[in-house]
Amino acid sequence: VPELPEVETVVRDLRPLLVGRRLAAVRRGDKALRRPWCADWEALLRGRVIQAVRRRGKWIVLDLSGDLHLVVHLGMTGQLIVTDAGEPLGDLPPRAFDREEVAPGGKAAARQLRFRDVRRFGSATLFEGTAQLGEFFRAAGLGPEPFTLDPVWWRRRLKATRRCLKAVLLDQRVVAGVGNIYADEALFEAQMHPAPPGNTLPSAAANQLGMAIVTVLNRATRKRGPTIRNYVGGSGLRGGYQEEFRVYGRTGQPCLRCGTPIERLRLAGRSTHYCPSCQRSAVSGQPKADRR
DNA sequence: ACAGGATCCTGGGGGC
DNA sequence: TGCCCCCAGGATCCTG
Repeated sequence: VPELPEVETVVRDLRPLLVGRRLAAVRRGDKALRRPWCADWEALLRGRVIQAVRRRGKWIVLDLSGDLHLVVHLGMTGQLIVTDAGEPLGDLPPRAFDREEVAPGGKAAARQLRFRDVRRFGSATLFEGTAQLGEFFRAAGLGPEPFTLDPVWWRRRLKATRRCLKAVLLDQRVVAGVGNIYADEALFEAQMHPAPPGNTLPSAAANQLGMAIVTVLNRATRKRGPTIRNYVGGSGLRGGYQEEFRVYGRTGQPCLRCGTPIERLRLAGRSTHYCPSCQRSAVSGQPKADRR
């Protein structure tokens, strides 16, 4: 479930492997993407130099020579992996999939960049020109990065909606990069119940929630790095993965703060995990004692 | 306009 | 052991 921290880690790992490399060859996998790249992407990609690898929300952007931009969304199960050239897909954990494949890396590197997406929720799109790229994000209404979230904007967006806090956090137009996991984690961090409407949140609490988002994302990005590195290398996203979460996926288990069993409910069509004791209302209780 | 729901897709987990 | 059912999720489209 790649959200901002996972995507950021993938980007950081890919950057030194890809920047400056030329796409010597491009190959497509057997199964088509649900959302196609573009008509003649193979011809367009071939020979391009990867100039930058960056992230915008949950989107990965590969800036290529000639003002070409490859935008990848990992969806749920998407992976961008660099492997040795010629390594059969079947050898790659966690399992063999012959999905889409774009193979850059020049002969010297003898490496390949592969995009695999088991459940095909991901996408890869090619944009010609910065303007076209910008238009894509603008049309999607993609909101600001959490780290540069303007408090005034944030409070205003909360004030303007009757949707529950969980739904607001998931809305990429309000803030980009938060998914189901970190929405729950941020609400726990802020000690707020996920159900109250945004417009019931006092300004001070709104600020608190905004900071909680950043705290949670930063913590995850720091801690997940080593785990994800293995993941990128192709050894799977398991082990130590679950332990990072305070509430997500911990239904029935004791709250790490107070011991009350974590509960689960359904909000905005998503399963939502929270501590019924620590997260009673939108107005958080006492500031959480800083643990380390 | 806004909010909520359905949709896509397929491996994995739970239940029997 | 095996099979079936349903669940998980991000973005997008549809409905009320």
